[in-house]
Amino acid sequence: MPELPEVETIRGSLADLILNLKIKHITVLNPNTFQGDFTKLYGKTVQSVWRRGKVLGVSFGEDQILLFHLKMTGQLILEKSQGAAVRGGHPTGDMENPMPIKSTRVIIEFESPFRLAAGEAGGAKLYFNDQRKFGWIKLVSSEWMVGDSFLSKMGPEPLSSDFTLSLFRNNLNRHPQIAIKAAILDQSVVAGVGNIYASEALYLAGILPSRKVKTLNDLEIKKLHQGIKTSLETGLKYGGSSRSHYVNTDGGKGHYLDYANVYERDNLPCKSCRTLIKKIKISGRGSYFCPECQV
DNA sequence: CACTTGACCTGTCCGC
DNA sequence: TGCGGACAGGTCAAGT
Repeated sequence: MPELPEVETIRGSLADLILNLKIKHITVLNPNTFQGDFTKLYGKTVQSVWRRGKVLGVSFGEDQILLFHLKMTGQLILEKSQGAAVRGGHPTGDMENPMPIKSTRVIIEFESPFRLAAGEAGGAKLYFNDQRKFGWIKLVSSEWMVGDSFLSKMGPEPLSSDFTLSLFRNNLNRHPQIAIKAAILDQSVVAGVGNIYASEALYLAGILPSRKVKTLNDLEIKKLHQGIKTSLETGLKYGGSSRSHYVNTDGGKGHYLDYANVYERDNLPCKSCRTLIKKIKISGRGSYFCPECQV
């Protein structure tokens, strides 16, 4: 999925546009994508749009919260004008193709159109597209949120003050025997880091992704703590990364991968030392590193 | 208990 | 071209 910077980019643009709008109708094209009775949301007003890790939350009054997880290929695309095409948004690059498309799983329609920038006609529909159907939307209560939910077990937000060095160290030490790359992908260690930013953060910290957690010294953990923050902040700055599917709510792509140091750069020279970047598999996921700069 | 692998889906790309 | 296999931003459940 989109990782933290991608979800945060979506959250930012969505919040401006759907705040205080009322839900008119929801169409569920793929039943497994939506968990809960969506008709309960009809007539309800959007009160806030927030993010926790890679999960996007939309809160309504009266204890209703809608959670979105985009997993690998999920997209949230705003309609630009009534019944017409949005700019972009099609995973194959067909910019003229109107929504819904083949991979559209859920359509959320609001009672009034989005307030877009001057000169742009806003539609009232939000499209949840997801080619691989791993993503989901679920309707939960605030009681569920504080209970035994996965959200309550999630680690600290890496770009907040909660993400202290000592908390990071303590969370890492719960899994001393696993590869450090796998550890920072664990959402209970730190929230929102995915496969792209994990590789990038380890590069910035100069640490091989295959190292076992217990072999890291205090300085290395400190560098990694900083590397996670820096890679995510850089991702946010460039509107996220688009490997193939990620697009923002306008259907536009993120440009972080143009600036990435190692991700999907195997057999290309390291930007620092010109050694060729290598790719290996760690717990089933592609991992990229510079064999010279990372030890 | 700690850790790793397979499964969930669909589509694309690469080698033969 | 066609076909099979590997692979893809994530996370669980089931396996070792």
